[in-house]
Amino acid sequence: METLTQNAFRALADPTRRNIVQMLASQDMTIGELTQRFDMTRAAVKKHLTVLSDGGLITVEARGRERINRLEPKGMAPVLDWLSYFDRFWDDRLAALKSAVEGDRK
Amino acid sequence: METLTQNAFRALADPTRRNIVQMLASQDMTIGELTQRFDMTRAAVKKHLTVLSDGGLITVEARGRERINRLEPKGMAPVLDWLSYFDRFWDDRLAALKSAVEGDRK
DNA sequence: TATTTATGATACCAAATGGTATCTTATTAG
DNA sequence: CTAATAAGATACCATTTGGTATCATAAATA
Repeated sequence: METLTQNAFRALADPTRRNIVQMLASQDMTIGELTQRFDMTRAAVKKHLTVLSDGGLITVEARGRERINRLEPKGMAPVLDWLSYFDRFWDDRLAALKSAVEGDRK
Repeated sequence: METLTQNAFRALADPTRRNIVQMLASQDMTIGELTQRFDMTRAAVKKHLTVLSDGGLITVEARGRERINRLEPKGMAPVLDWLSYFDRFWDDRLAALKSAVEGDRK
């Protein structure tokens, strides 16, 4: 079994999947609705959704015969956590803010 | 040709490469030094370094017959930028702080 | 009930990926 | 100059990945 961190990073590695994430950020969608917006089959979109689900980035809610796919904010936590460990390298400014937040939480 | 964003996300998708990034965060290293710390051949490590370089996450400086690999902070910008677009989903608290920063910059 | 409609599941395929082994090149050390 | 050392390049291999086509199932509708 893979870790959530690995599955989340893997999920974000594909441009189609990042696109799906962006689309789901504006509104929840069924597979059918997503497929309309891509030049690929429903089966291909379904596979991408499975990878996103494995990464914990989306959740699926059954509604009648439809499945509503929605963004799962908590799923991004492992990615943000991993990246924040390097804030001092990636972006000093953001690092300062983050440490300020950590302080607030105590 | 792929975009920097795509290459950066792809580079981070592999656990060995994220490991390399963590190692290079503590100190610059040659391929030989990195290879000692992994259970794989130098050629395999070299391939990972090429992917990291394509993603703009590391730079290589020739020194004699050695090549010093070091972390390139700027390379993470496309990833952070893409993620920050979704701050309001991933982490409302962080989003608030970020927007405060954006305000400061004006 | 019969038939659409929305989705899931599976088998299959080409290309990309992560790895090895091997050979070459360039620099440092005896 | 000759060895040894550090690294690059390439061919090759098994597995994964992103896609299709096809078939099965469940729910809404005529």
